[in-house]
Amino acid sequence: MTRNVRTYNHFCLTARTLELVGDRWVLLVIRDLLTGPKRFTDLMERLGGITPKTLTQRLRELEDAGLATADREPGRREVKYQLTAAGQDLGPVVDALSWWGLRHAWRRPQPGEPLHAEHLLRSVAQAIDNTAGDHDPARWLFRFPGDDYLVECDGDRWSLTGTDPQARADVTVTATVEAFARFLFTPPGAPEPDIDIAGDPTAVQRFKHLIGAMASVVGPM
Amino acid sequence: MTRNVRTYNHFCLTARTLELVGDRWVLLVIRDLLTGPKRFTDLMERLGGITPKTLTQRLRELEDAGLATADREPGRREVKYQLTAAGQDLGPVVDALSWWGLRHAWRRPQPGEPLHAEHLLRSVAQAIDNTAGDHDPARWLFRFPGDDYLVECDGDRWSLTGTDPQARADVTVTATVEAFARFLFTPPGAPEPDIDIAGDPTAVQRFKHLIGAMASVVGPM
DNA sequence: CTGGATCCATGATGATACTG
DNA sequence: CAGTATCATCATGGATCCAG
Repeated sequence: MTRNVRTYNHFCLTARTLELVGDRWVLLVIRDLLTGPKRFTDLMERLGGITPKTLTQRLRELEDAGLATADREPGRREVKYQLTAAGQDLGPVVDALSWWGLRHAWRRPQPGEPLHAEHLLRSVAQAIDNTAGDHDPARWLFRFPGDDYLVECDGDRWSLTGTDPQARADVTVTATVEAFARFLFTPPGAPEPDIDIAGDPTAVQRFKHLIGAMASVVGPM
Repeated sequence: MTRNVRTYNHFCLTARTLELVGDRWVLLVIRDLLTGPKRFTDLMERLGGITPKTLTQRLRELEDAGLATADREPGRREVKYQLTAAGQDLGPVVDALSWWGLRHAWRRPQPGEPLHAEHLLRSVAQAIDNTAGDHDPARWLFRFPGDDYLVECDGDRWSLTGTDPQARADVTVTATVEAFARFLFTPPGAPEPDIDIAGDPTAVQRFKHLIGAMASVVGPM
């Protein structure tokens, strides 16, 4: 395997970091590992379009750089990749890119653009975190076919986390990914088909209000 | 010219942003434009290693994306490139990369690694901003052969800015880039050759203290 | 089935030289 | 000064195949 070792040779922290995470796909692999350990095929699915060759190469580079580790337990087929502490520290980089995108590069889903729950919810958490003044604690559980996610506010920041089975949520949303995407762009008061929003009425109202505020900020999606 | 149009096709703000600024060299061009307008050859010099062909292509892409503009005045050979407001909003992305690099990817200058004043001072500003508790206002003017820079704290954040001719600095440092780099790693109290540090004694002492604190945090450079 | 590896095509980047 | 032109190389994509 030809390992990528291109450098910039600048005495500069930004350049040095980009030598490690600047290659195509790398920050997207990290984005998807930020919500918890994933298997090779989990990553393939989320990173729609990456080839197995490139994903393998990127994962080996992340291991070499000390940003991720591979859990290969004997007797188990699955290989679980997860971020090291240094890898998790790249969260602010991913968030900074996302926040810029929300302000300057947002656009409607393109025709044929696959929709992944994790990416959609990350955008939602990002938008609420940066545009709403409301940072009171909250726990929203999303139950999509196949996997669950938690969007929560710890009193300071809104973020997307993997599911904690112990979690008790204020609001539980059950829907398909497509139905939830449609809901995001449903005007307030309109009927909300194919989506179930359960929880304390006050919490549900707050949920709808924050989603509505987000949609209005983001503009003409 | 073959224009780069590779996309990720994810419905994701991070991926969308990386489609615009994720290509090799792009964020480094932005890094160097963040301190003010630059000419083609200014950028060539700072981006040591980039080829003119690639730089031309990147600048055209930045123009197409609305991140930079080219000032071509008739009768003048010089072309000045500068960031748009959207381009300047990428500052936090560059800073996030830099801050991660300070914690996880720092290393001594490699043999033969060119040293540029702007990159060196950006690292200094980054390190002080993130590691020192001192965020009182300050203005440090650096006079290097060829160009001047201002490292300042506005009461909240330390940053590197282009030179404002009106600026009245607390501390004025006159040296070569190499002498200043040596000074950074000089133990406190040791002689400081080939560097002139002028200003109010209190301000100079604060300057030396913050530089010393930075060097100790950054570790075994 | 998961987690890759292999082969080939193409396009992006690099090196060097040259020009309006 | 601000790029082009040409050629070489390397990274990535697409498709297919394979071993546990």
